[in-house]
Amino acid sequence: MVKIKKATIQDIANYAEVSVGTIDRVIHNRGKVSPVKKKKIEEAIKQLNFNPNLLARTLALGNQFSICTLFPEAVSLKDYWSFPKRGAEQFVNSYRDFGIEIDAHEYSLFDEASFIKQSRMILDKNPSGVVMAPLFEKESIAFTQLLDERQIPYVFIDANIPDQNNLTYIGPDSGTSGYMAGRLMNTIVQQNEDILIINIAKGVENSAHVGVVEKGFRKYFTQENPHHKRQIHTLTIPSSEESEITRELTKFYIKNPGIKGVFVTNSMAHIISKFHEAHELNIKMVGFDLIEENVEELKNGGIEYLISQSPIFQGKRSIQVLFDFFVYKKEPLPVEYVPLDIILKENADFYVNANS
Amino acid sequence: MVKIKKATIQDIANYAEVSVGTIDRVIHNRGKVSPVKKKKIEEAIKQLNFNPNLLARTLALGNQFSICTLFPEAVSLKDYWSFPKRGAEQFVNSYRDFGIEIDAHEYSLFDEASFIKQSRMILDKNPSGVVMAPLFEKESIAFTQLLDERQIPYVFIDANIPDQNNLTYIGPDSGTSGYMAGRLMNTIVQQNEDILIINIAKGVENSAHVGVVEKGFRKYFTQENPHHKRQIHTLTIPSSEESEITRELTKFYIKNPGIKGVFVTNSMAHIISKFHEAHELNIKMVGFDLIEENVEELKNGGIEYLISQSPIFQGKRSIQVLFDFFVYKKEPLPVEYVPLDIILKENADFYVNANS
DNA sequence: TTTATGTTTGTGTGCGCACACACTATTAAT
DNA sequence: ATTAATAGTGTGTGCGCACACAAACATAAA
Repeated sequence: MVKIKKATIQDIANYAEVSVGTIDRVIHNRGKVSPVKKKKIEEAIKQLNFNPNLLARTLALGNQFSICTLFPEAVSLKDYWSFPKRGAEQFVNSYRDFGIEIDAHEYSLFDEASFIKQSRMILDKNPSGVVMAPLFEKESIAFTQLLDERQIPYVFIDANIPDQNNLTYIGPDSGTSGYMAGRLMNTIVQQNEDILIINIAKGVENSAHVGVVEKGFRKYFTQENPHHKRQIHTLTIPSSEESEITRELTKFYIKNPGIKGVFVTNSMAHIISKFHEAHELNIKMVGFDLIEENVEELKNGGIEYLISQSPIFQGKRSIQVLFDFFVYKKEPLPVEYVPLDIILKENADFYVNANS
Repeated sequence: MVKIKKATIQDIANYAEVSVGTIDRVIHNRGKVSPVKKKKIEEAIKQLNFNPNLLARTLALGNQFSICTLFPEAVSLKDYWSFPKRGAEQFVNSYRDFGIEIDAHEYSLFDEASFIKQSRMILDKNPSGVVMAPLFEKESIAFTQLLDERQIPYVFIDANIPDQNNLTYIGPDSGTSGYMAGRLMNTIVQQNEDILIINIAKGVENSAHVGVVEKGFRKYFTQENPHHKRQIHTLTIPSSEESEITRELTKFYIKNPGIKGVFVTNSMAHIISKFHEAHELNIKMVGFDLIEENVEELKNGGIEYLISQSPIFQGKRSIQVLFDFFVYKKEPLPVEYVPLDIILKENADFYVNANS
């Protein structure tokens, strides 16, 4: 096979009849080059289709990029937030020799103070860039202001906050994900059967994201049938403790016995599903995220559909965007929506083992 | 931020009190090293957590890998096979400086001779590795035997042939994809309504793949309801010409007026969908692949579900596997199934623009 | 002892690039 | 006319590694 040798700066130098030093000046336009030679060199670069060898460049420069991540905590590999983390690590493993390293920070979804504490620690480390999941809006905005001051670029994943100076947002289109959940729900409950939306989180009022999801869900039903008579309830449970959830759920179902479908707006669907089984309730469910407990419920029929928002990809891509920004000076798009995967019993395994 | 400097061979040399040449001999075990020093060096490598810098190594070695692809032809960017091709190109673009290059070859799905011709051309080029979609089984096996003789590693994508010496298969689990199509079909047609499976391809008997898909589809219905009374027909059309398809379809529908659901086993669902519209037939459809024409039909309601088998990812991953095999000597798994994406009107756009 | 034959170890060069530095030609200021 | 400043150019070194080669040392044969 014919090997195509790529042109090097030396080739350019020969072609343009100058030395490599001058080539270097033109490439990095550090001035002091006569217009004649400059034109000649630019011509040569075009003619020989020169592209600097990134390996050699990286090796010569020897600079390092440190990126801090700030995600909700992932106690075990089963937790949702272990996936973005894994994605980020994947990228770094492939590009370690390019001088990237990440430093993972975690906060509790039920403790705003932990977010503040971790964000301070990140600032102390003065990283080259930051990737964060801004699930506490107020605290996140305070943090981004400090990052702006120090000119540290940052990327949002999983949830977006508008009007910030984030380099980009990488994550789901929240409205559409809710809408899609509505459509899927519609294939499994009958006309006029009642539906329940469940939010499990502290301080939902501090998160626009959850509201948008619910709105999308409701939109499907009104759009599909503007005069539908079915009831769509909402229940918010400000705790992830099973006892608390059980209490709230029991209370609600006694008051509203007609519920036939439940949509859970985060990855906690499995808890509700187990409650249904324990109480022999025949209620169909749609939930989010391909975590192990949810897959289990999917397989035993407690959950009908899961919507996955490419969590590994989000993590991987967020680091990649920063890398491209640092190395190639590439400006990303302000928003990059990720695929919303619909998961059934049948295709769950393909996603569990997939890396993208 | 504290920058962690990676250990270099020079560091190892200092630590073990030998020269870098000796380190080199140990790393590549090219022998002739006294046991004493060898142990000392291995100790040093462990202590300093040494990993060779891949950039420097690649730069120093300067070797090139050429990979030939052999896919069905993609006339335009809308064609299915433009996606794997694009995926392969994507990978090469990211890793060009590592010395990879690809040489794309295409054959016609309706002409076995073109496959043979292209495979000969590939052999003449003596590539480092080959990625192929072995859709003509007989001809593919003949080709792989020649590749085996020359010890050129090859990867299958999109369709698998068992008992070959391919490095790996990257593509869908055909049986499951059919089964999933069955399940989706079941959510859109009523009990006891008749269903039609359509194969559009020449020489289906020369492709085990299609048979497996159909079997999976049928399996869903017998498994769900062993004694169902609905009819599931199969229609094979050995041409992709619209006139031919129209004729066959008309003939069939006149004979079998009760059909309410159609499953197309390849990416040609859009053609059938247009036929239905033109003849005002209210028939629900499930098809494969997120090509532009299918998406159009999806959006106007002619197709209900599309199943996508990560075509870009297949292309990207196949090159990556060969790359890892050449550079890191990493042996891949014999089979790597890709995610089967379920596409609705709502999430189609996210996939169309996604790269994985 | 000398020479031949291994065995083990160190040195030098280049991969393609970035960057510090040295050098020459030109022009402006003294 | 001499010095000083400056625009324009070339050279040398190092990034971390692979590999060819030279050197040092040991041992066996003549």
